[in-house]
Amino acid sequence: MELRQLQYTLQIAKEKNFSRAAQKLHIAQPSLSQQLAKLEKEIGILLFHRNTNSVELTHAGAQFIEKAQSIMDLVEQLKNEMDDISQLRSGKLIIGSLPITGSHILPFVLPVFRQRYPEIEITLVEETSANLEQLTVSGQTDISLLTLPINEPMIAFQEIIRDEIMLCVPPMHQLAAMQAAPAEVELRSLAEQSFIVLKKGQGFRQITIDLCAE
Amino acid sequence: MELRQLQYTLQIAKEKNFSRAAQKLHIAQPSLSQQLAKLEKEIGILLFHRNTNSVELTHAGAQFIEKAQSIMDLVEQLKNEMDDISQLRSGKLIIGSLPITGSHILPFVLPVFRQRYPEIEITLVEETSANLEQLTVSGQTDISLLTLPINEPMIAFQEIIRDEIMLCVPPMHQLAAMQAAPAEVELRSLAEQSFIVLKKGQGFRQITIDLCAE
DNA sequence: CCCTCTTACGTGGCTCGTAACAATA
DNA sequence: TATTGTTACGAGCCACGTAAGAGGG
Repeated sequence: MELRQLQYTLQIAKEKNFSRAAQKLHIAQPSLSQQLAKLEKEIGILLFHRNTNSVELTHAGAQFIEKAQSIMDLVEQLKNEMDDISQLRSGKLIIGSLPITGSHILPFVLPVFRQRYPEIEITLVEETSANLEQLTVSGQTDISLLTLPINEPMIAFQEIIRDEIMLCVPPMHQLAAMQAAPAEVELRSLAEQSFIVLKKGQGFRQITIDLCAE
Repeated sequence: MELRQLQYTLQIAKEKNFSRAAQKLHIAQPSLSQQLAKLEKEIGILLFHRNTNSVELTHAGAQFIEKAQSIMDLVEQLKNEMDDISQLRSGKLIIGSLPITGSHILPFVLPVFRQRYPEIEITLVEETSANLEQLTVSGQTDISLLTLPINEPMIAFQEIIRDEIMLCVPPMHQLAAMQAAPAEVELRSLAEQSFIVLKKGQGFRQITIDLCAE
């Protein structure tokens, strides 16, 4: 039993006439007869009474087209669904991000995206840079927003924004005097200072350490 | 899109392994790859992520098999239904009968039939012999129980019972005396009697008239 | 005689299998 | 090297079209 045969049978039932049904289906009329005959042989029962000038559903035929129609409807739904997904009108996107990015950048981006693709379901995963790299490589996130540098060679990346790193000190600090005339601070001049750094696995910690290693 | 492809896809999703799925489907593994590739090309989206040692559904694939399963289930139902009908386990039977047959013969037959084929729906049409002939020829009844002779040449028939025709008279009637020693009555001796005959179109009227025509 | 569906038969396309290949553990 | 999925290619089957047949008004 093939979908083609269901479709043909439905068309015959609709037209009650093989020739017209064949025209609608864009096939030759004998081919239609053949396919129906084959189907009837397969299921072992006549679907239509054919008299010279009338084509009528048998009882079995009436039962048949009822289910056949449901099947064809479902197939149609399935095709449309796949179409939506393949044209990115619906789907699922898993975005990995740093907690800070998640709260500073995504709130501006996601609403726009949602409006444009309302059928796409978005899942947000917040992790450290190091973990995000692993999640992205293993496919557990579709894309991730993280900080350079990236160690994992499998990852393709593109720079989005470049940020200045600022040095902050309390008002009493010896460097606070510079605030009146801001200028670049020689890293070397901070060599003796103590810093609070981020936890291991967070990108900014590495950046900080790399900078100070000089 | 073909039912075969749905079935193949479902099997792959079940096994998460092309080779095993191909075995279950009794086809060669490359044929399975081919069909899936063809399907994916048709709908324009990948249904499975294939890594060297894992086969996993994509989001689209998961949506796909859900509907595909419903479709295959419906197809299975359809087949079973047709099977039932073709094996006469279910269906519809329109029986034509004379009112008298309907009340004397069918009450003995139908209960037995119903028990044997509970899924067959029976419709009873009571009509005169002449009308039943027409209904049967035009297919409005599947079979009819009526009285011979049958005028319509298209009808195939089989004799079921043969009945004696009795002559009844009131107690005072001149022929009532014969009741003591019943014997055949010469039709000729009734020539002068008057009869009440049935309406036109009823078989027994014709029989009576034919007999008396001699 | 025209219109209907069926039967007969040859052709092209499609699914299948075998074989060779590629990738990974 | 064993096991996985993919690519290549030839063979048989099947749906199709054309042509001829058959049954009814």
